[in-house]
Amino acid sequence: MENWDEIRTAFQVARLGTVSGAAEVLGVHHATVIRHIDALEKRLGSKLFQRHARGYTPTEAGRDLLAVAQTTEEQFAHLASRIKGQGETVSGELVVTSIAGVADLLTPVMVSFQEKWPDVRVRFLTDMRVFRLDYGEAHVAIRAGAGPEEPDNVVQPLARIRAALYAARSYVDRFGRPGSEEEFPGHRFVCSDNETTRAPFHRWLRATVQPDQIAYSATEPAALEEAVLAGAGIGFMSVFRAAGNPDLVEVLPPRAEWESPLRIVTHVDLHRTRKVQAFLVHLKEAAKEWKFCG
Amino acid sequence: MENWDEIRTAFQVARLGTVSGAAEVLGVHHATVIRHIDALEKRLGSKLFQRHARGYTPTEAGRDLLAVAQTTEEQFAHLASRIKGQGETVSGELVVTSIAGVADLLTPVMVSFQEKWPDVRVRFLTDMRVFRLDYGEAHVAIRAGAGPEEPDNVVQPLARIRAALYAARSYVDRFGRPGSEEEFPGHRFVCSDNETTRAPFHRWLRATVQPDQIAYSATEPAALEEAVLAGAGIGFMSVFRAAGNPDLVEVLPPRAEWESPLRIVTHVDLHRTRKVQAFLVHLKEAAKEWKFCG
DNA sequence: GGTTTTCTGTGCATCAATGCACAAGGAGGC
DNA sequence: GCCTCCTTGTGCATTGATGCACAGAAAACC
Repeated sequence: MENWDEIRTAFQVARLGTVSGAAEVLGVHHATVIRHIDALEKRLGSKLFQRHARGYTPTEAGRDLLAVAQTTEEQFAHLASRIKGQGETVSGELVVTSIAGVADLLTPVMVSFQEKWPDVRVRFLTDMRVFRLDYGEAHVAIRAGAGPEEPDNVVQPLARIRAALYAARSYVDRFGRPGSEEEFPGHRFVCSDNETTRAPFHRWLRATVQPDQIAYSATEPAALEEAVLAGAGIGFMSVFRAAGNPDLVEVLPPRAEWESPLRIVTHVDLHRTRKVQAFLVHLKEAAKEWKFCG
Repeated sequence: MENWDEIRTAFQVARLGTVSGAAEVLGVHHATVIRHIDALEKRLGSKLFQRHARGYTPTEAGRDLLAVAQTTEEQFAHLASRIKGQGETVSGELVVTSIAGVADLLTPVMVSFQEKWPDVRVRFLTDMRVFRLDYGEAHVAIRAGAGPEEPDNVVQPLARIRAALYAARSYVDRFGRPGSEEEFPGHRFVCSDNETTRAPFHRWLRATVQPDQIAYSATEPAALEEAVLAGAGIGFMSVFRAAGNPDLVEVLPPRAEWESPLRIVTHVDLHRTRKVQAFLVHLKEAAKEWKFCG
């Protein structure tokens, strides 16, 4: 049953009873309609219509086709209105991805977004691998640093994550708290194991302290935070994660050079939709309220 | 939502994930597939797919289309198999039409046909107006006499209905029973009111008796039979209707010149189908068993 | 890292589907 | 009974869709 257009033509003929009427509705010449019917009947091997001077009367097979195509047309009409509408409505899925480090910053934003637009189902994906927007894996990605500029992606700055040097209270009790960089010698530090990390504070730390002062390193950011909290050494944490934790002591206050920019990345095709725009507005509005951000 | 073929193309792309794969399945060039998708998206005003080097990933709208078109394809496949099969199977409706006069001759034939092919729903239509086969009003028509030869209709002789002159016993008791045509003067007759009737016995009667001898006339054949039974006069009846009726007395035995031929008429398009052929075979077989027919 | 494969995308030539004009035939109205 | 309108049906010209060839890019594989 290839060639769905011929079925649509036959449907209109069965519905209206005449070739001429179907041709007018379909916006084609009546000769085209006749040829479609002839081709369809030839392929099916049985007559769909009784031809006579007043028009075409559907046979039993033609009435069967009429019923099936009727529902098909309705289904397609509903589909079209759904698709046409969904670019302009805020509903359906919204897939957001980000690095795990800012998950607790974003979660309340997305919860309130979902409350504001109840028709939206929010999916928040965090994973080690970078989700690819051009594969349609997510509508919006929250990325850190100045990553590669891919074409077809529109990038907007969101906020600057402020970071500071912290130590666990247990560490301070054992080794003291250096008041400034001059007092770093003899202290132990926690740093990313990835030499090519783009995080500016980790690059600063590697450049500032001796390699043997890095007592603990890990690839996973969450593991680094755990290490600092466990007293393994002095390490960087984002201010918003450290704030309000009584077990942490601030060693050095945040500096502008340690800040890492947070970018919003969307695919150009999806960027224009109302759903994505609504989320971007909501996200930027929420980011203004973020404390601990530059 | 015009152009169902483009929906079918988009369906295959959504199903397979690549333009090339869809093109192969559809048996067209991949450029055609791309153009179909582009046209469909442009008309819908929103993207159905995310394009990338590995293929096309359906968006939410594309997945919606996939689901709708999936069921459509299945529906069309079922439709096609039904239509292809129904020309070769004996099932569905069988619409038979005839003059009312032979209804009680045909009814047992059609009942046994329905018992032989339980999937067939028989519709037996009798009406004053002649049903038109070329309008698809019936599959098979049983007609009397040598009616107009319409093109596209295949005509086959079925049987010859024998007719004889009868009178009600009540009539004979009052007026006697003429032994031959010579004794007709003084008797009363029942005849069709239609001067142009094609029934040969009515033409014979009008030519044989005086006009004022026709005491009762009617257009409806059934009314004529009722009149004869009620004793209004001597009249023609088909042998099969009169037989076994103790209230009727045969006035003159059947003659060949009074016989009217019964024809089977079918439309040429439907004549070839197994369903109609099966009925024709069944009908002719039953007609062989008909007594009282020439 | 280089090579191969696979996929998309586009300009150009071709072909088939479409539109047009006209014929024929039946139905309905005056 | 004649005329008119509406319908189907077909040969021919045209246009629009299709196929082809090639480019380019990304992924996979050795």
